[in-house]
Amino acid sequence: MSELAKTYEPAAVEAKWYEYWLQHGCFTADPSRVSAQRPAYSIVIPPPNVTGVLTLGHVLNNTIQDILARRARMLGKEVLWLPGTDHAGIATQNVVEKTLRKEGAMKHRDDLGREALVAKIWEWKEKYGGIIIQQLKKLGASCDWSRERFTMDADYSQCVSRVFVDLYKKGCIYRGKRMVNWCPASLTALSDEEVEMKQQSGFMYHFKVEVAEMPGTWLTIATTRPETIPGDTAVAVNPKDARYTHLIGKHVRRPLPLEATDEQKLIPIISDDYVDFEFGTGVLKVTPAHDKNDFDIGQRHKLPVVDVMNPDGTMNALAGESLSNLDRFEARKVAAEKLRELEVLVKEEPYQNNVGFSERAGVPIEPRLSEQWFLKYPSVAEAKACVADGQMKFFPERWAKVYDHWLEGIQDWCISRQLWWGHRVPVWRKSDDSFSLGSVFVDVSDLLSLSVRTQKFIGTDSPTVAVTIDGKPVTADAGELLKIGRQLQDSDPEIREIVTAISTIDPAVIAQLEAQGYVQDPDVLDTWFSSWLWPFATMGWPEKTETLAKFYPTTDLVTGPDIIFFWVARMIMAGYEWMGDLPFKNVYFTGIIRDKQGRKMSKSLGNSPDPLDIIAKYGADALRFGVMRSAPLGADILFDEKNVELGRNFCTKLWNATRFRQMQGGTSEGEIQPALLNSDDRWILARLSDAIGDVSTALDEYRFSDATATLYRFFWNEFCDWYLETCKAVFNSGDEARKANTLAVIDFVLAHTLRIFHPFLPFITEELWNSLGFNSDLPANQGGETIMAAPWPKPFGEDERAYFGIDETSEKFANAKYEVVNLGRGLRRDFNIASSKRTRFVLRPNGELAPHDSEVLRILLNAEPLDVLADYAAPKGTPVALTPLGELHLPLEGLIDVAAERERLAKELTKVEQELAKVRAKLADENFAAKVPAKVLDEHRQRESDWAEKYAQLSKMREALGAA
RNA sequence: GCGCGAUUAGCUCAGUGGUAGAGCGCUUGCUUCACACGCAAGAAGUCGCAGGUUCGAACCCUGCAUCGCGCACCA
Repeated sequence: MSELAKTYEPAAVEAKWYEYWLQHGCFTADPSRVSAQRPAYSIVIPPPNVTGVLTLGHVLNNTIQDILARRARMLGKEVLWLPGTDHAGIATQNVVEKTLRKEGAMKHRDDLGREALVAKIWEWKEKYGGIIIQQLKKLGASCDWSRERFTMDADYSQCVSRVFVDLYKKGCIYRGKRMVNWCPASLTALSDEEVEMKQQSGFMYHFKVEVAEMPGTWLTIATTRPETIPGDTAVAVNPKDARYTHLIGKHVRRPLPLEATDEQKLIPIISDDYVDFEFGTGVLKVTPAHDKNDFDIGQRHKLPVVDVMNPDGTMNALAGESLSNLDRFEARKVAAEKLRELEVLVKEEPYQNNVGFSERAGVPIEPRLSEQWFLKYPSVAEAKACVADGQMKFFPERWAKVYDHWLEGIQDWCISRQLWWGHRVPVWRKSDDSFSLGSVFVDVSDLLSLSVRTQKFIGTDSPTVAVTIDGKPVTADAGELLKIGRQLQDSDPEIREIVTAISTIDPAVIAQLEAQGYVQDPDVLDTWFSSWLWPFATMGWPEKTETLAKFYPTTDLVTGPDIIFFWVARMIMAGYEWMGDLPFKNVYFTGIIRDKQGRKMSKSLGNSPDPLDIIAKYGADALRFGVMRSAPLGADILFDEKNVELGRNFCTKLWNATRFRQMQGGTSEGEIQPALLNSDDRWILARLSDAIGDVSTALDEYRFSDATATLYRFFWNEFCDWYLETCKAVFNSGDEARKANTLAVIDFVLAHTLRIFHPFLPFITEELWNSLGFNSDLPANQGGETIMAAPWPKPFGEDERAYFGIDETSEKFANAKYEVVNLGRGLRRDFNIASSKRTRFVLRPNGELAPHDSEVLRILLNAEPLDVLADYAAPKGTPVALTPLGELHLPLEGLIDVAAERERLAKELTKVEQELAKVRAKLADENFAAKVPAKVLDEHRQRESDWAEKYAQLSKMREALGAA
């Protein structure tokens, strides 16, 4: 074994071993090795954004995955931890556009154009996209890097097109003009999941309008958005609202835009059940173009839709001269101002309401009528059932309810995005077809060689569309139309040919299409529309690869609950839809990392430390341990650097304990001679066995903080604080045989400890495993080359316990010994004798005491000497403690203070009295004796007799001291 | 509004019916020959409140309060 340096230097050790693991292919998964004896274990990484840099959230998430993967390897499984990154459409395009604007390379994306911008983003991705991967390596992540995937890899993109077309054929995908969540900053539609409701402080404006048919009659309307008044096409009241029934069917004049003619200002008063007459004035302005509910009302009453806004959230010409070109928030103020000038503004009061924000861009979304691709989710029933019936398990379990609730109310998914970075919708259509949002078409022509086109604006007509199919005019509703399309597709092989070609993105087919005047849909697909294929698209699907055969379904998924809908639920559906099976068996939801005040980590708060800085300062193992220690199942994690410090200290302790072992010399991992084991040896072996069992169980149940707590307690408190200290008695004894045996026990414990520590602390354990020479006699597949391959230990069985002589009596005796030490140290404290001062103790033993045991007592008490005297007569007033092994006296020559000792005894007596009273009260209750289980009753009786005995002894001692 | 979670020592949290625990912080004493990133000892809690079940409740039940999260949402 090589000599250890005085302090642990993580940086060099971590770099060395990571390189070693990589070079020796320790992370590589080989499906051909999978067998009944060597089962597969797999995890796919939640792919971080390709623009991302490592955050503490990643540290938490990936440390957990690494722990699971490393332990699975030690359990003899063939492990695949598949890494990769996500193209993260909006986020990445934003980041690169921002950079380009800063560099002056462009002002607006249109300056570059689609192709050039996408090329720039690819360039940027090649240059910076690997950062987070390199950072994960610093953390020690044992991913199979040879299988790294990117969601826009060519073959991955093929998968995306394939499923799009497949879903289209199945009738799950349709194009339609709907109210969507529009982000005026990113200029794209968003899914419902990407909208975050936030409470906002604004104003409620009350303005009045005059009923045209009844001059002098005014209605007051409450609104938070006066800037949309030019888009109002009705006012609505509840049909049961007696205040207004007589006005239904009459008209009012909306005040804006100012320049509109009286005729143009006229809008009807309609009645609709939606209106809540208890809210506001009971009169609702209806703006079908800018509110989802208003749109629905508009549909019911066939109201015109007047869109008064531009896509970027500024007002357009229809909003009138005074508002046109203003930003919507500016326009709100101006509109209110105009109402005031017109003297129709009744009041304006502060108001709190909930507004949907674009999760990415952080601006309020705008409900907007636009044409998008939608997906009716597939395999919903299967996705629901697998969690409900326990085939798939969630940890913590409560997320199952959240998941179920979401599936229950599931809405179609808006999957198209008006962006350039992403998977382009694999649909082509004739270039003479307009993409303009003003004309609706449910156009399957491009896919099915049909021409389908609506004649009218959807807002002013029924959902039926007039189309031509093969030159013949047909009128049908959109759903019906899709059905007809599918039937045609089924009957015409040529049509299917084109569809298939598109789904595999064959450049030749695309060129052919384009030559014929076909143009590809300009939209890209929601990033999650590719992420949801991650568990199998990364494994070679749609080919029937060996990887898929062996590693799908994956074993565990580790992710944050914030993406349970975005990602987890959708992956489950995709798994069933295309693999016919669930994508993972267990889902572990981590908590969210917060700062120590409980605030979310954010750049603007500056409370988000860089994990790389922390690793540089404390080491990766320290960071891992610190984070794991504070990560209870299902709770948020308040990150405090103190925890990392604790991890660092723990590594140092491990290092130094090992150094202590090494300084004793001797053979590495000698044979343990059971006959030579003393009570401390047996005790630590028993504690080790328990620790192995506890850590194993904790990991089986994903209780990582419990596992680390067990490791910490076992190693620091039990092994270092007690056991290693007792070993000093043996090392001082000069008995070489016993010394060798003790070293063998230490090595045994260390060799097992390093293994159960390894998933948490991969680097330092590898370093110590090798420098202590624990690898030397082992075959490679059992840890001969790396601790990664060492088998995960098991708690002792009955035969091992018998072999080592571990039983209740031996453990009880060792515990009694440590109790003597505790009590003796207490006496020191009570009489102000420094722990470093050697002082005489006398034990009047109540039984046999082996020389080893008295020597252990002597060393742990720092006694000089420790006299074991059966007939010791202590001078009056000598402090004494009643211990399980007899009276322990602290003779204080010349310093005896009878009064002080009397007082101390009195204090202790009071305590004992209280305890005795408590337990006696219980026993005296006749109900207690009658109803309690025998075991509990015995316990209480035992407790009573223990306290009673102590009480008697203490009283006797106090009497001996005489009255005060 | 509906749902979920939390409430235990100054702080962060364990503790599934039978003697209240850990780490950090704090106090005191120690450069004891592995470790001051250390050793030893100590102080510190009517377990959010009110009822109930039970021989017995931090733990089970009911209600309430406070905090956090998710979903829905009325201008």
